Amino acid sequence: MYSLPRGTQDILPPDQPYWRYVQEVAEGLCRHYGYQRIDTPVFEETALFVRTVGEGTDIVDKEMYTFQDKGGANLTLRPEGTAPVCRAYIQHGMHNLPQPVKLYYFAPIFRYDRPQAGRFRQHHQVGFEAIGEADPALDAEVIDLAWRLYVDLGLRGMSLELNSIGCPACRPAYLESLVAYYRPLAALLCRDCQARLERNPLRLLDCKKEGCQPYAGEALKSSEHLCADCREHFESLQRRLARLGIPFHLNHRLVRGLDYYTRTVFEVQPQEEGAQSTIGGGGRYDSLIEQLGGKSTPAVGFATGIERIILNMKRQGIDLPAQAEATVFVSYAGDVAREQALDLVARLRREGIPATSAFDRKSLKAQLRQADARGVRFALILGEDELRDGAVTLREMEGGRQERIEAARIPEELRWRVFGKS
RNA sequence: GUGGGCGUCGCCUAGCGGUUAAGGCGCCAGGUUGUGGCCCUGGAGACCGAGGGUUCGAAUCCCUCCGCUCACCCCA
Repeated sequence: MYSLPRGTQDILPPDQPYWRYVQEVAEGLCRHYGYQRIDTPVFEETALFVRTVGEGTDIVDKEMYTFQDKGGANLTLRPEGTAPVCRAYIQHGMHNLPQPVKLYYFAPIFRYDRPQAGRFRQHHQVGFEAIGEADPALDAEVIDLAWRLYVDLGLRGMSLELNSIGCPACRPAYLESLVAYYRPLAALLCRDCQARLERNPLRLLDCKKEGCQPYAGEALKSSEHLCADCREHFESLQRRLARLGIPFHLNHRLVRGLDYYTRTVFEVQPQEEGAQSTIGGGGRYDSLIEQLGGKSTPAVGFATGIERIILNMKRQGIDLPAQAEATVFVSYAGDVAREQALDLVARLRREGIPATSAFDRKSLKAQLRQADARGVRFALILGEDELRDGAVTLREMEGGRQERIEAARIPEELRWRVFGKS
């Protein structure tokens, strides 16, 4: 027997309403905010991710599904959504469109990780990117959209963590002083942090190890070592968020796991206990497009994990809007009636009325049992009596009232009953 | 990559050295002639994760592997 690959999951019918709901709400909101849908391939050239996400990040170093195709091309299953969108922006000359170009996507994401609660090797993100505008009001818009998404989905207790990690003008100096601060402490740090000190000092700040925490807490804050432009940007963003009424926590230890971020970084975290502390995250990436060979173009974006959204919705007991299926079950008694019943099902479907039937030569009892199990509201019964009279019996399952209806009037009668209109 | 927990019908669970491996849910069928839900009866469905061992005898004890799961790491 085969079972699905580790870290993947089947989304079975009972769970589909959650997915549909999240996608509907997200899609509606994105459009409401003026974002347009984009879909990019499931795999891209490996270099696209290595160059943007960054060597030294976990994603690139150990989590990518990389392979060679039969032509020798080096490809990687998309481990994140932003780089492909930027690639598409450049490739299709979107800088000729009115700026900023605002795009959203739903995409499967692949990372070779050990699976655990809320973490998979294939998961799905809804994300949005606004490319071609540096104004902090755009950062605020993206954050507003992200925040609104959780609110509209009914999630409660979310917290918005916000930080600025500076730009190429001010970050190097900050990193230098950060390293200078940490260097004397090196012997006291965990192994990972000792490596971070050399490879990616910013990440020293979000080490979760108890031994390292105090140092991170005391460390210099990037947001206090910003250049004038970055400081103004950050302050302006905070003012904008305040005007939007979006509550945020300044978190100077927030850095993100991808190298391309500049200035604004943010994460949304659920209050609930559990290992997965992030439900969505994003930030500004003003150097990314240029790094990919486009002309210098500022941008900001956000992505959130659909599985984690659904996980939190379930934890919080959020009910979905009921979606009753209006299906009519056509049952029959006898072989002649069976032929007629199957014809009737086809006719109803053509008339726009959802209809099903049993397929086998089942007893009427078995058919009605099936109708009941499927939770249909109406059953039609077609037997010799009905055939003789050119009619069918319409049975309302709840309550069990039934009446004869002239065959010719069936569609209109059902339309009226099922959909409440004629 | 590192730890902890767990693997018995589709799902949940009992059995913990000798049972035809049990029960509940679900599924299928029947309970008079063409009628669901409740109830009753019957049926299908498990070589007890896999492979080794110990033993007269193993789902039950031991070992190895595999899988799932939670946590670390990292992230969505």
